[in-house]
Amino acid sequence: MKVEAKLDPTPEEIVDIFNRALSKEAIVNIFAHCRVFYDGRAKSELGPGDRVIIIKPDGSFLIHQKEKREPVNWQPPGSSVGLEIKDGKLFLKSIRRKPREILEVELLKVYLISYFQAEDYEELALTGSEAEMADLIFENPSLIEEGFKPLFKEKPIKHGIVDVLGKDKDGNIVILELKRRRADLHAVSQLKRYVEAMREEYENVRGILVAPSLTSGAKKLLEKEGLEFRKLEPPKREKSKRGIQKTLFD
Amino acid sequence: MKVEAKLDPTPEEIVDIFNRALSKEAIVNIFAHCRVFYDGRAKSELGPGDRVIIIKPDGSFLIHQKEKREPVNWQPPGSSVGLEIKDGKLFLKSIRRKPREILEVELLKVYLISYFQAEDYEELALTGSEAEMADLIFENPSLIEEGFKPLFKEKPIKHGIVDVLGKDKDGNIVILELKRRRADLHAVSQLKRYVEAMREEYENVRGILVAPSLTSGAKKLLEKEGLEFRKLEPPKREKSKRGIQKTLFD
DNA sequence: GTCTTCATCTCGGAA
DNA sequence: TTCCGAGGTGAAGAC
Repeated sequence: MKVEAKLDPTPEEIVDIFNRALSKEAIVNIFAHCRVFYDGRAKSELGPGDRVIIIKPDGSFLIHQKEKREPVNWQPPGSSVGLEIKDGKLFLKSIRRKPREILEVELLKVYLISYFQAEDYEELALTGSEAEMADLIFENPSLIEEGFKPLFKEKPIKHGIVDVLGKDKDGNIVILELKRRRADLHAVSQLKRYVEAMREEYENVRGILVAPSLTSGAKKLLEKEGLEFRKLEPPKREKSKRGIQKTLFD
Repeated sequence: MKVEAKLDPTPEEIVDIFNRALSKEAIVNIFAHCRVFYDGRAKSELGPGDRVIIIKPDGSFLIHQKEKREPVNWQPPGSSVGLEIKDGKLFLKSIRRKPREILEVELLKVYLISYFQAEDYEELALTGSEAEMADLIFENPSLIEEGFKPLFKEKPIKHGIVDVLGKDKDGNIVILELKRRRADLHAVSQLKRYVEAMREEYENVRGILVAPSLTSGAKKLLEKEGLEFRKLEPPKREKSKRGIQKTLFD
């Protein structure tokens, strides 16, 4: 069976279905009234309430409250899960090694337990990333300025990795820091770090922040530091499989 | 009914259960073979496969593949969801305004649809945060060094917000940048930005990075910039409700 | 609303 | 493994 679901299961049925789901490498889904304890990089406690629990075959463990995009508690891929009965109470326990982290869920009442033996061979095709901004600049360097020559992508230097390293028409070294969204103070600090590292070894180093826009604080700091800004939106290209195949037949 | 679940539902049942879930402000949970299209800050496409779909009453929309902690596609809280039939095909559509983003799921086959009218009045009590490191330092300033006097927490300065601002026993201004985990190049750049901003207005400004440890690159940059390091772990305090109440009766 | 920063960030890639 | 930086980052707090 690819999918199974049981409303108001008994403890025996919970154990039974849970084990069957594990053996099938299915995604487990539980609606429960529960308490949650976490200890690891930090430590937390969550009192009784209704939550949705998801356990994936790769060990990922998610506990969702009824609001927010983020799980209230979780365990990352690679964790090991088990279902235990202690003093007649049901506990889901997930353990991660390195760093050692423990997530424990006391199941006070299970409303629904289900599993889904999901088959999925597709990967997300996403466009509009920073990497595509870099590609775009290499294809059309004049988007930065006339005579700009991009030379390196993701170039490791003394204190970090430069997005794009090139030269301008006068032979000055130019460092580009790309941001796919509005650039902030952090982006300026990053660019400044690269420019200062390069200026230790070379003269005439320019730094350009390339982004769709700047925060007010970023603009102030950028100007004070003598760094530059070029407005550029991340491109949305045809990236889907269908799109790629289509062009093959054009 | 607080919970409802239907295996292999017909399109009519899907619409029916979905609408009932919405009216009850329940969490909707769907096991489906589906395709996903997203357009907004970026743009993506995901071919056919089995996924778990969660729609929360606050508008959060999650699509999970069988691996990873992160949803492959999503919509944040505040989005508006709808279920439509086009050309006999079922589509879940979620729209967000500001920024405008559209998430569309073509439901090719629904294995299970369920909802959970979750009641939850509890909030996570977490300890081991950066804020608690700051509290700890204010309670015991000698953790930084003998004679250190912390003066401000989260103090806005020219180009950013300093974690802790204080003075040392010689009257020098001291800027602390706190990190709850191993500090990296970014943390050093951040501290450097604050120190340089303060040095524009004051003399004798020291910068100290306070963290459990440093990356190799962070150590190199920190030393080159004449900044300092103090090892400090984020404290794990008693923060649970039960714990707090317990101390009230002690 | 904008801005700034933290996060049990997660994730991927490279050395 | 550690290090480094992106992310449709999300979320919180301040203004």
